[in-house]
Amino acid sequence: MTTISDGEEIVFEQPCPIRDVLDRIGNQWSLLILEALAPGTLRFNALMREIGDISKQMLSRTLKQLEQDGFITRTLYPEVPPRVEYALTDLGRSFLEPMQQLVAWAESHHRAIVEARTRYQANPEQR
Amino acid sequence: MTTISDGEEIVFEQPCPIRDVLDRIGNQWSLLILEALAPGTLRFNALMREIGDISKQMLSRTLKQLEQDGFITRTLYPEVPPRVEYALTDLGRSFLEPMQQLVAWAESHHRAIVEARTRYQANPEQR
DNA sequence: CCGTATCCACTTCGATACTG
DNA sequence: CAGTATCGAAGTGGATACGG
Repeated sequence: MTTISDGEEIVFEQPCPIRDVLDRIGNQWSLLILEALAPGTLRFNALMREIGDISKQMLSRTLKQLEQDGFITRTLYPEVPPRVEYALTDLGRSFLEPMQQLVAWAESHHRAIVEARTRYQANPEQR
Repeated sequence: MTTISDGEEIVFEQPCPIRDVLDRIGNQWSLLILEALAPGTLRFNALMREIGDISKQMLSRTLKQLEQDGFITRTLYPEVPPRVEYALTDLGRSFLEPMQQLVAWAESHHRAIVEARTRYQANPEQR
């Protein structure tokens, strides 16, 4: 498993592809960022607004990860004030499809899950 | 996630379905357990052996979550020694499909991701 | 055999203040 | 505008010992 302390050296040592990929994109922020970038390029603060309740620290960290893993590109325009644009790469776009399948599943089965939880709580039998 | 509607009343929304679902099954253990149960019913220790490097505490916790969310069933046979069998529910099985799409994506793009990381480390330009 | 309880190390995340 | 540095709070996961 990899650790991501700020800017420190990062060691890759993950034999299992599924674990490796899911460690990175399995968290809510990565998915939400990729979704936000699906329609097109966005700037840092635009992403903040789009996602809503992410701190800029988490946004910054997660963007760096996604860039590092090749899901997005970061383009700096050396203007004043600076402008930075984030966009999906081909790899990032290719990930959108399985991801949206998952999102669709989540949406259509969310009610069933909530109901299962309610049932579980209602029946504290031999637990 | 909280939203502030006009005025100052704070509304606690039902969590976003995607976040809700991903918080539960987004971790490696849940996915690995569901994969392990895909071929059929398994007992606790069989699951331990199948997954390999999970502690029984994490296995126990994650199984309980999955049961609570309706992905799996837990059947206790009151024998001596006790026997407990875990199996997928219909909901759990229905999740297998989008999940395996994701797994397939992870496997076929893992190399590209690793290469992207290598490139990133090799080019510490304006970072 | 199938767990739970307890304790502890390690991460992760958010808030805040600061920089170019 | 687009971040980074620092700090503390909260969460997560493992090891171990014990219970049914």
